[in-house]
Amino acid sequence: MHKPEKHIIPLTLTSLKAACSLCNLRELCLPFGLSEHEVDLLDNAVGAQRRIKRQQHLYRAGENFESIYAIRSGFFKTDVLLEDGRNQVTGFQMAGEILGMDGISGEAHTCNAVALEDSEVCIIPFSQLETLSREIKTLQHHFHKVMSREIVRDHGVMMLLGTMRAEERLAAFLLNLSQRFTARGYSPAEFHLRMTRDEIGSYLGLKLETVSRAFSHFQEDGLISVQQKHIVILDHAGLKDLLNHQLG
Amino acid sequence: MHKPEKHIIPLTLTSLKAACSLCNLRELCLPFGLSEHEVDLLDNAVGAQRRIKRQQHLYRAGENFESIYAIRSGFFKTDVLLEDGRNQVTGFQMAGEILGMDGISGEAHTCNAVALEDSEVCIIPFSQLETLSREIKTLQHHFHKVMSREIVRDHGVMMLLGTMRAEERLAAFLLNLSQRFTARGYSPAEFHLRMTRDEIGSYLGLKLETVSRAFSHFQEDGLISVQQKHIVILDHAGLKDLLNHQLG
DNA sequence: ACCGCTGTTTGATCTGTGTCAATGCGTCAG
DNA sequence: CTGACGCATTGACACAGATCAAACAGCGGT
Repeated sequence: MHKPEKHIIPLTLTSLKAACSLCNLRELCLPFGLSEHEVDLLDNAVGAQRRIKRQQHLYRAGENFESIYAIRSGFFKTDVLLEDGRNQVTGFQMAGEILGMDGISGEAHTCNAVALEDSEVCIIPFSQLETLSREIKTLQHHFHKVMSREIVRDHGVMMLLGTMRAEERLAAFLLNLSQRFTARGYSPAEFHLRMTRDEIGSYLGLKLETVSRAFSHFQEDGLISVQQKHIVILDHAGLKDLLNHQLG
Repeated sequence: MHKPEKHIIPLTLTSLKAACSLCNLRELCLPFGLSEHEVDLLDNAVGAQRRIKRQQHLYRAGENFESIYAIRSGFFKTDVLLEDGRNQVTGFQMAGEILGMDGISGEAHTCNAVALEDSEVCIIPFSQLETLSREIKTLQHHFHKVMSREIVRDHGVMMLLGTMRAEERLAAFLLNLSQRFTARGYSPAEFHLRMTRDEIGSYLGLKLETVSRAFSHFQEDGLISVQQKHIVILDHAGLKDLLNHQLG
């Protein structure tokens, strides 16, 4: 066992059984579509929860893969590192989203997952998830959908990196965040960025200065209001226009 | 049923039962790691094969998702289209690789798959694959690995698009092709590109002129020899240096 | 309240890649 | 054999975004 056991909070039997059933992320997370009985079975498979403090790693590239993680609360980034030191943020994840699926293919994680604010995750031992998937058709199918969604998301990012210009990328990024916050019951127009300009830039394939300038430009045009990490989207449609209206 | 039935070749019982068991791609494709008996079960699930002529679509974005496809022979590209007409190649696939997993998440395909040369695929109805996965643990796990590998591959492309310069991207591209041809028993150093400069450029987030110039430059430096689509890698290590030695 | 650190903004300049344009090569049809 | 078409190469120039640099804001610690 190389896994450090610190930060793992074993649950009492009661809270364990209640984990998924009582979670308000049911509709976003793995239990989606399961019957009450099936959620109970999943509850038993979910071993424990773990708290990750801001700037701490949930896992690192190269570490042994054993579990995937469902984010219960908080905010993460994942990044990959090249031998020469260059690294790139591959995604930002929020409550209800699943982390760690990159590790399935090679029995080791291929990227780092870092908490951008104090967070909590549910640990889902992967072998148990597979066992349960063989018994619960709905869970099996839903898990496949989750993995597939990750592939589709990645294609979107590839599109963004491959064909879009700096301000289009940032507009796409803001709209995507807005949409995901909305799905979680937060304001679609006003939110707090958990990541730095540098991390946004890394994700979007831009330098931090370019990100900063694009923010300022959006603000001048009345599309958004920025104050450091506090964002208000003033003109949702205007941002969308920036994306598609590129042709004429 | 919206699926056009043309181009589907129903197999005789004998060839059907023999499909995976006799296929020389077993070790690269879905049957990897299965026992003889399990491969027989998979054979029964694989419904039919289909021939796709050069430039024809295997599926299109928006089409109903029913099956994934294992490439038996040939070469494909997948691409996504934005509303404004911009499109991007998201990958090139060769024998033994699986196509169509993007469709699982939303019950419809999210990209186009086009044959770049006359090709043959095995049609794997997805619901049957899920049924079989519930019975064969090895198959289930291997399928999860295949999906995960796709996610990891996508991260690699994101890295490439986000942090690498034109010539690094092309070097990475050539080395990746070389490695995949090698795994299939072809020459690691000499191969025929199935795609145009424009398609390479689209995949790498570059314009075709930039791709062409990078090829010429590699040739001047004695790293490769190019004649249209015929490539010979003369200095494998030199190409690798281009990738990592970026730092100093 | 002040210091020091980290992250952000803004400006000036540089450069890699895109854009536009012309030419060249190969293949297929007639 | 010849013309036409698709694809590739090469050159000249433009520009988006990178790089370098300086100043500034916010925040935690003492």
